[in-house]
Amino acid sequence: MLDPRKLHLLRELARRGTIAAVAEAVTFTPSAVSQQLSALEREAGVRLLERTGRTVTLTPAGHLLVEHAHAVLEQLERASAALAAARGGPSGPIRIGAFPTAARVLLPPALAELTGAHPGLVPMVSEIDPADVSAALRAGELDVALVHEYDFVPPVTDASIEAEPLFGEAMYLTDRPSIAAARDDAWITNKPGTLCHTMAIRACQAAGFEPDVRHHVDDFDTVLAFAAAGQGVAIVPRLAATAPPPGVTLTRLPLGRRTLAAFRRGNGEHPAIGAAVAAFRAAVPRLSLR
Amino acid sequence: MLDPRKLHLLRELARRGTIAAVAEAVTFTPSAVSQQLSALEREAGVRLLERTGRTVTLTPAGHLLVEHAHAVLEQLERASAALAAARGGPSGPIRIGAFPTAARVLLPPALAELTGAHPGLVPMVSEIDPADVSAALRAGELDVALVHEYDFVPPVTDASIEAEPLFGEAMYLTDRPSIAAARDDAWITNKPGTLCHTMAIRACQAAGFEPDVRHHVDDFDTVLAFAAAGQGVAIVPRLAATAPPPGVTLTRLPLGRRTLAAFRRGNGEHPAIGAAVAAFRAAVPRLSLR
DNA sequence: GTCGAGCATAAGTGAATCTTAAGCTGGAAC
DNA sequence: GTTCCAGCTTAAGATTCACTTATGCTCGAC
Repeated sequence: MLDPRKLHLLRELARRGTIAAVAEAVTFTPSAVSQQLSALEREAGVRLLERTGRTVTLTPAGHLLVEHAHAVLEQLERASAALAAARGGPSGPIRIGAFPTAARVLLPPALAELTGAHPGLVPMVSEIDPADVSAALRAGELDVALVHEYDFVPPVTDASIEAEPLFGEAMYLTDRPSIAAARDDAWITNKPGTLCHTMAIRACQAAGFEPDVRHHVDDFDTVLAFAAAGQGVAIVPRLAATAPPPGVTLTRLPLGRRTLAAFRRGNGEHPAIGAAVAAFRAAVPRLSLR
Repeated sequence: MLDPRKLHLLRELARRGTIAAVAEAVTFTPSAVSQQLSALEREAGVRLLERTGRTVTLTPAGHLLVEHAHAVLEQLERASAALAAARGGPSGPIRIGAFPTAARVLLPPALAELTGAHPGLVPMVSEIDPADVSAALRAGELDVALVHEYDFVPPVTDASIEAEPLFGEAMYLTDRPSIAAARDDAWITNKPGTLCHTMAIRACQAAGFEPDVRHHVDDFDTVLAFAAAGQGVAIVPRLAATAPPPGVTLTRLPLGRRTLAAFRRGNGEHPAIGAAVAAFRAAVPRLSLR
């Protein structure tokens, strides 16, 4: 019988590309991962990995097995969720990931709602950029995460992750009537590697120029303070712009972002996940989105 | 992560009812099964087994998990089948179960066809009564089996077994114009516990009487020889009655049976299974069914 | 009351799986 | 060309896990 643990390692290899990266993700040594994948290959009776020099790639059979690994692991996830439901109402620890703005605006009321409705639940929150969420979910470091996707940035598609939309919001530009009008300005963006940073670059490229990015700041309050101090322009989401500092004018852009709750596929029936998503949804109307 | 091996044990327990029977089926000691199921319960966090005296029954949560066990094991079966397909054409050993008549009439041409088309295949045949087939399939002792189902006998439904119809045939009665006319005769049936035996009893009950079963004989040629010797009447399928001995007249009954190829659900994509079923099907037209 | 079927627990053994340590390979830097 | 380093594998040892054997418990049958 095929071992789901080995299938999980193969799936991680398909996403991460190197055995060392897989080992790091599951906190094993590369040696252990290599041995397990070799054993999987032996049981499979087909070559799954192509060793070319100091790197490995998946063979067609390997890719085929990865698809089946998704299906197997999803069913196991469903079984675990069903057991959690059988244990009774939502209880126990639930690890929640959230991007900084959501952690500040959405989570406080949502967590109050959540623990109020289900005293047995112990939410544990980690700030995390949406770009890293699917890896953390798959690794089991998180159970559910708040992520967003932008118009210009293709959503991170991952066969093993499911996402449920919560709300959308518009984006705003500081002190200029349009992105094109900010062609020659200094720009303030989030740190490289974050989704927000990618979004800003792409939005400027769509307007026909490369932004002159001078500052990398993740906290939108700080971003707005920089803008107020005349240090540059920035694109901020509605939620981060509820109380702009004096002197900063905001122009609504024809650009939106959507916030979603993401979790491992098959885990949606988990009572704690369901309760968390319900609490997120309940907290949405309290946000000032217009 | 839930262990599919333990899920398999739980599923067997659901079907067999006692830990000892499960142990016997998987050739473990009862102790090992007990320990594994205890471990599964611990991981599940819910009671799965109800210990009442010296017997165990599944709790509702246990039954729930059995349903998920089916799904998980089916996906694993699919993955294995995909790997077998990736290994290339059908090859290696394939264990075939068949009821005696099929072994005699259908298998010779089917096996010739099969090994002719796929020289790498090594078919291994075991005679087995349809009533025992699903257990043998689930236990991995067989890969594919020829079974039949009768009009009066509800087919053995098993969520983990899939069956593909091959052909149907009529049943015949020896030396009497109808079953009702054989009310006071001695009867020859197959051995108790076989599907054919159950069918004969039910057919007589449907005609309003309990048969006076005097002989239990599995081989239909012997059955017909007994009938020719005036030792009783019997119901035989068309395939077993191609050359009735002199003195035996056969009357077609408004009663049929269907022959099917059964295999583990999810295993239908396995190239060897697919080739075997195709060979069975190819051999059907050579049978004298009317 | 005794026996036996059925399950659980304790203790021991062997296999599987991990880590540590060492070696191999190929690309990049110099 | 040489050196270095990233990445994978293999070997050897340690730990954990899963099974067997042995024993005890409980309940129902006789």
